[in-house]
Amino acid sequence: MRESDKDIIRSLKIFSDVDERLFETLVTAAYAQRFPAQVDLIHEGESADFLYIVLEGCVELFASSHGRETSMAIVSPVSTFVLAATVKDAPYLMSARTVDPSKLLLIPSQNVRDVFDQDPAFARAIVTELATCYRSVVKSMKNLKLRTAIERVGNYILRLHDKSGKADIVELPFGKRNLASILGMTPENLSRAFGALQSHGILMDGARIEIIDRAALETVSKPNPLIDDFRS
Amino acid sequence: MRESDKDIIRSLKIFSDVDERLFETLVTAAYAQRFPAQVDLIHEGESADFLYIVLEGCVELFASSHGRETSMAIVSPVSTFVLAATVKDAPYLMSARTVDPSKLLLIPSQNVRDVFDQDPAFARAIVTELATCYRSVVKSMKNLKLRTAIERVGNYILRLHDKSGKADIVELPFGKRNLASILGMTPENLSRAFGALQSHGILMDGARIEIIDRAALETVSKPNPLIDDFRS
DNA sequence: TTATTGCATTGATAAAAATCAATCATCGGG
DNA sequence: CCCGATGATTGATTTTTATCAATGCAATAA
Repeated sequence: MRESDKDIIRSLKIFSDVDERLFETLVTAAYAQRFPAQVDLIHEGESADFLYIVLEGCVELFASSHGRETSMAIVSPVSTFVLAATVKDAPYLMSARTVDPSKLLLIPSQNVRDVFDQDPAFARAIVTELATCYRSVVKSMKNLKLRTAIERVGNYILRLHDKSGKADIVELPFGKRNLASILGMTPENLSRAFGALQSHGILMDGARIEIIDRAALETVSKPNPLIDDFRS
Repeated sequence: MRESDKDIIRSLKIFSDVDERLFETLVTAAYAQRFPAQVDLIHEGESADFLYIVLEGCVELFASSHGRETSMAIVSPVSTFVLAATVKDAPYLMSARTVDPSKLLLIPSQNVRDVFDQDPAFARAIVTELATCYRSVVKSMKNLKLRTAIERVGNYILRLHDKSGKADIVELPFGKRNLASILGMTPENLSRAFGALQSHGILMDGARIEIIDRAALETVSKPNPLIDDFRS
């Protein structure tokens, strides 16, 4: 582990208040590694040997059953994944692969559990991170169960618009195939949804979306902070 | 708080290893209360003043948006709900109401957070419980995204069969209306799914289901431990 | 440049699920 | 005992979504 990496890790919210000595044990056991795009990292069912933290790039969490596959989430910096499996020492419920070239931090699960028990600040950081993950899945589930495909797409665009600081033009951060799966629909249907939304305040141009009339987009999407707000 | 209640609470896994003095502060601040069936307990968007623990009965977690409503989960003894909101001191993402007459323990969120910071055993218990909740939502989401309506119903029956110790006849633990919403379909569709499954190893009789040919039911349901296993 | 490849789009069709409407139980109260 | 309410079922229909098939389009490598 390079010193520069160590400093970056130390500055992460999850480690910032950890006792110096315990931080050393974590960092010594951990390693930061770069991966190309589209590399399989873990497979559901495997035992949770490591906790992962995305430092750069982004990672897709997905799941399969009897030949079907679906994206569950895209993890971007700086967030963890497979934290629950690490905490419980249980098998992963999701597989993971890089979307873009990525830099990840891998910490052996046993060390995470050890330091959790010894350092209240770390325990607090871990439980907060896990609570954030939980709430994020709950929101995804509400999104899926309470909304139609078009509403999901509309709200996704609204969120992009918010994150961009209400720029006139926003860009999809990853391919439409992935996005469709995240939003619980087929690529064909996503395409049609984008098409349909063009009469409701947007203009599509490949991966770029011009927001022409946000109010119209909101009317059709019915945004709800208890589903869409990426804070809280 | 009655002494008998206190003993019951002390025996819960979440409290069993907590320091005696801190347990006292938690229990003093908490109160156990009985509620009739179909009583609203909390509403999404409210601030998380209490952590809830279901001691008896059962509670439905549900969510709404623009006039639609869906069940997210049924919580039965002994489990918590709204733990993530408590940890983060954030608004509830789900509403809750009793299904059956229920006995609940309410602990002020502030006390939960305080004791979390002071007692590693409690911290460990809380994070494990939260990890269990997280994994449970992930499994629900996989269930929804990877399976058809009939498969979801089939696997639900298989799980009931497992929990009953493979009894010949299993009984639905709550109304079909609730079940339909949990499984992400309309009551009408649930009815038809039950009907369709009768040619695949089951026999319906109101809320009772006779399991005639489990293998046939499995063939059509394609169970998957990483979705259905209620342990892990 | 031109193939090649992978993704995105579009149209036609099929399947799945929701909705609407009516009927049928079941259960508790008068 | 019947009555009314609630929930479940069934059938007909519409809507939504997925699937299948064909085409287009852009990036890449020969």
